[in-house]
Amino acid sequence: MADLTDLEHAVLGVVWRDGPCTPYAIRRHFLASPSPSWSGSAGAIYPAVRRLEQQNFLSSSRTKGDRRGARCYTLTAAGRAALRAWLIPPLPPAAMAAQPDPIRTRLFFLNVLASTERRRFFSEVERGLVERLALERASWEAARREDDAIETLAARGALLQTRARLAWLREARNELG
Amino acid sequence: MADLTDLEHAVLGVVWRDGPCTPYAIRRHFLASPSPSWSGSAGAIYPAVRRLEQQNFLSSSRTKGDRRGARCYTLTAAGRAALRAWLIPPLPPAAMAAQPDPIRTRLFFLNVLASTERRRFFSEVERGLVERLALERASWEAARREDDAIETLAARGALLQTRARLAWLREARNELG
DNA sequence: GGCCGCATGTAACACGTTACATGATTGG
DNA sequence: CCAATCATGTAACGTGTTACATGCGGCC
Repeated sequence: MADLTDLEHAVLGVVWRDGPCTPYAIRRHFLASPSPSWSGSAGAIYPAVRRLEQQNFLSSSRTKGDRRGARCYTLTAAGRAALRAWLIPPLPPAAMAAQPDPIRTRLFFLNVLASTERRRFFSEVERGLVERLALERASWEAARREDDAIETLAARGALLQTRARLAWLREARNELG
Repeated sequence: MADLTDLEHAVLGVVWRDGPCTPYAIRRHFLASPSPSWSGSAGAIYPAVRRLEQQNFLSSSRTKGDRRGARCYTLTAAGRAALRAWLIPPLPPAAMAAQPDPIRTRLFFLNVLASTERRRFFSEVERGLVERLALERASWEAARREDDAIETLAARGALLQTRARLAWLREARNELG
């Protein structure tokens, strides 16, 4: 009855959305995600699915006509309840708090670099973020064209995050540059 | 000669900044951080410090007059080089990419909730983020008053991130609400 | 029939977390 | 002087990662 991780909850969510499905179908969802929180590695998904079945959040039946005995997973009532509980506020404080940012982490120690190098740091990272921004804008617009409301919003979230990081980086450059 | 983690690099950074110091002094830095990427748990710091010493990025000497034989750690030339290499572009792609966001992750599955519950989700999460924003603005201003340029910028980064999340959440509410 | 990609796993590993153990120091 | 806190670790654990192994199916 241990608490589920976000990955496990997301697996429940995928099974909820894509109906009864095989572990690989779940994997593909993570593998295809344009803003991935997880790699979707087999070593994460298959064990997660098994844990969820053991805790009765998923139930499985053999896929008919599959010699390998591949299993098809369905969300149980308990699984649905767990998924809902994950979504219903209050969210855990860690979910609300500012998330770690590798660039911010680095900034703490930027003074190890000489001022020339620091300037280079700012311009290179800025360049990288601008590039990212373009990619994210593209995948946002792609999702929009496909009328996928959820995917559009997710992409939009990533886009706004990157935009904020870029704005922040520029402030930092003006401050320290 | 394995690649160092971000935590290990940050440890090098702390030793660089705070001069020769004990593991506990390093720990305190992480424990006190207002926007923590790591808990600063002993079980993370002490092993990291040992690994860094074994790889010759840190060197230690006994603290004089300490009966426990507590060790004082100094950055070696190799350690300084590793720290610089971590900071000098190009940064790894994962550092530039959009970072995971637990709220965004949840949004993917928001349709499990009925529309009343969805509205409640948006208003509660919005309330939470507004609260966070106030906290972060406060700690930003505190850092500013103390004239700590780096801490100010870090706090500013967290602030802008939360602001972006909030703006995004409101867009999402208008879209799905 | 042979090859290649799909699908289903498993194994070893790394790293950070919580919880625990223990000695030193300090405050009341 | 006793308790609480500081300081230094260690142990067990969970979870996700990469890399590997293997069997099936379709294609040429």
